[in-house]
Amino acid sequence: MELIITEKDNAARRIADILSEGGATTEREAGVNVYEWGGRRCIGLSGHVVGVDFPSEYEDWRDVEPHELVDAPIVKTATRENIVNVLQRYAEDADSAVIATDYDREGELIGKEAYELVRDANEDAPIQRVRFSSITENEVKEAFANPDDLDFDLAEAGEARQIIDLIWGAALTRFLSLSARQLGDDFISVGRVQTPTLKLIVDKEREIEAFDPEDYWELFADLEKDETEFEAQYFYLDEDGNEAERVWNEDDANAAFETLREAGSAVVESVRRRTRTDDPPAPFNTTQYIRAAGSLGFAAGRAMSIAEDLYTAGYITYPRTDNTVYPEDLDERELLETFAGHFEFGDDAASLLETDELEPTEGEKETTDHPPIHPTPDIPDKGDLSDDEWRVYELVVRRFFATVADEAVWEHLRVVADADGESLKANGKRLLETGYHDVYPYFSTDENYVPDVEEGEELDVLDVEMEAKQTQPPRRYGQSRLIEKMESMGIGTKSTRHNTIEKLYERGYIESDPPQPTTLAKAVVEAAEEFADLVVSEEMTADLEADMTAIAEGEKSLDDVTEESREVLERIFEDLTESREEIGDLLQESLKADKTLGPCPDCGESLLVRRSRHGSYFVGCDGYPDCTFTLPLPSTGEPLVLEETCDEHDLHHVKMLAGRQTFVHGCPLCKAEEAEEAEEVAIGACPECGEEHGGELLIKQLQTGSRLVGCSRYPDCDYSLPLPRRGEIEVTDEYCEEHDLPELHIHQEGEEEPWELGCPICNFEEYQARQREREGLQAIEGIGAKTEEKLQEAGIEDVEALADADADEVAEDVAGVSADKIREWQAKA
DNA sequence: GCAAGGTC
Repeated sequence: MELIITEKDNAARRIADILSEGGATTEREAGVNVYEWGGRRCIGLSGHVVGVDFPSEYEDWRDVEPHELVDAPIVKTATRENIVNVLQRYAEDADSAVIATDYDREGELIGKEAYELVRDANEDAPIQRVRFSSITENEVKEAFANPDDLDFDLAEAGEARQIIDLIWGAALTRFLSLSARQLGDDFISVGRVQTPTLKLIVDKEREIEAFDPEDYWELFADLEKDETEFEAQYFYLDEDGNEAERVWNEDDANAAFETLREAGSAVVESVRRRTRTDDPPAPFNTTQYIRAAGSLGFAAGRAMSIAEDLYTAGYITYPRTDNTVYPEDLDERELLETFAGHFEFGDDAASLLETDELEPTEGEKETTDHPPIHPTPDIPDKGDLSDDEWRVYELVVRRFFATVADEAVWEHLRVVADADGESLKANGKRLLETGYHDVYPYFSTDENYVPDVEEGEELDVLDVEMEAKQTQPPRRYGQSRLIEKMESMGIGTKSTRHNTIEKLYERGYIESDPPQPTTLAKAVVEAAEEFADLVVSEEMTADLEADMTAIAEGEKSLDDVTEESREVLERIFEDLTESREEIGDLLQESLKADKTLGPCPDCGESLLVRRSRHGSYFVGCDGYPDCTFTLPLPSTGEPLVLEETCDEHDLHHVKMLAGRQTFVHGCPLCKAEEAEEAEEVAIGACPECGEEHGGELLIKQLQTGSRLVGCSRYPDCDYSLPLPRRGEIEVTDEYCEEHDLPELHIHQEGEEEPWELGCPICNFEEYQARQREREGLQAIEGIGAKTEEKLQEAGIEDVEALADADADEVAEDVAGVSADKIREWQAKA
């Protein structure tokens, strides 16, 4: 038997399909698919199935001085035991093995990991390596006909990176966390990729903070020819002879304004007409895909997760790629033909097919890893996808269309006119040839009309306006701009950049979108800049890349490179250890700043967001125990202190982060006061104790900001019904016959029609019914409608059944779901 | 409970 090992199950399945001409059988073992046909077996890994770590005696952060990690031994352990076990079991009785992992550096390392696992189980079987950059019949057959050897030097280059990242990341992370006494969930992390990324955000914020706005004025006028008006802007030539529109002096602006207004007409001085070609965009690599999806409103992580789903379902190619050049064996015409006749894309495909020769665009980067992202011939029905998935799928299809479409052509018309010595210019643009815009409607094709005029012609000047403006601070990085910037700096990879940004959110370093740094983030970057400059700069990656190339080319050894890196870090630790307290104080102060709301109304010290022993959050005074002032916070979510403050109490507003239920709580003191002042309106008898004890239902507002219908005999009777947090509650004259309670209307800000909530008991019962419905499997995050269906086919009907099931067994029954994933869901259930 | 890199 020959054992073929790929990087992922999806690749294993497709390779088995190609080599077996569709005749492979599939068996599932411990959650791993094993494809088998005539003398061959194929198994897919899940990326790295082993990882580097320190031995267990280095586990406890408090027992080990962080600098001891610099020279600590490093061990490789299985991170995906089930896959390792299945692989080794089949390796035992294999006659030979072929490594068919991805064709890039990380793929070579994953290949070496597989090599060692196979060798460990089988001393003799020859092990070879095949390389192909797209899983197509030709490439795969060609590769298997000409197998090669594993490139151990290239794999060791990857290992050097693993070791250096672990040592630097772990040692510095533990040092900062320990010096600030932040252990547990709230540790303070540092790393070769995350910290330079954070510095990008912090540096931008520093620019914004240091920005000093300047006043300037701009002047506009409408020009008129034959009763057609068009807009023109005033300009002048600055000292360097360059055209300028901004006037930096108010007197000058006023003078120009007066001249223009009194002129009444202007004489055309010059007319320039130019055509400009507008080339269709290059094929999608990961970064450009994220950017395009970003302009549709998808955050980077969401865009990747949707693309991964579309890939797993077989509708688009692998979404993690650096390549922007279609491989030679992609037949663009054939692919277009599969879209001809399609209800949505058919007309566009047909129009593109009219061209005799399709010439796809090419981007700058051509790599061997995977093809650029494009649709496959397997086209989904609209009903197979969610709305978001469809929008992303359409984007990928249309991008592919655009890359084989014609260029567009614009005509630019520029008119300059003189009004009593002052200049006005008008820039018109018109789309002459729509080209690729017909099939790719995501770019603006707005035109700006300027009529045909001739030199010497006199135009009326109407409606002169002067606008006072200010220079604006630089814009923050949005997620996709950040990812583009990371790519240009060479940090992170196509597969990890979006995760790095998510990590920064999780670690409390950034908030909001576009991301803004917290005080803690500024302190971490500051500390790193002062003591470990290398880890906060892109140079660390650049140096590492150079060393990795040297290892790959046999010029340096893995040990040379890691030893050198250890020495650099050793020296950094000499400085760090000396300044341990200073760094700890800086970090602690900034952590406090991120939790500070403002002055305590009782004693004037600071109010802080704190956590009780039971894990719930509240607002307490820094002067505790001398001052015992407290305010409650809502019970759902994690509090985040916002920039915005309350005019009345000078306290920062609080936002509660709770996934989809995230909401702004506002000033906690205002909320508490509102609750005090709120009138409790009686609406009827309490159904629990009304008859016996005369309990009445009241509309109540709590200090946490939540509102409810509760019994007047609380706490003796705790009957309650929830009410929405926002909006004015109106008690109407209409009554629910069943419960003898008034119907409620909620008037929300900005909404004309009130929300007719109805009788609060009926409303609550409906809500509970919906909850029960949702308690189906889809109530678990990560389970979509299709997966729920598959699970139910396998006999897992509800959350309870899933929780009780054997993960490995379920994984065997349900295609495309691993046992690990099921265990993850079980934990959530 | 640390990193970054694969993949789900």
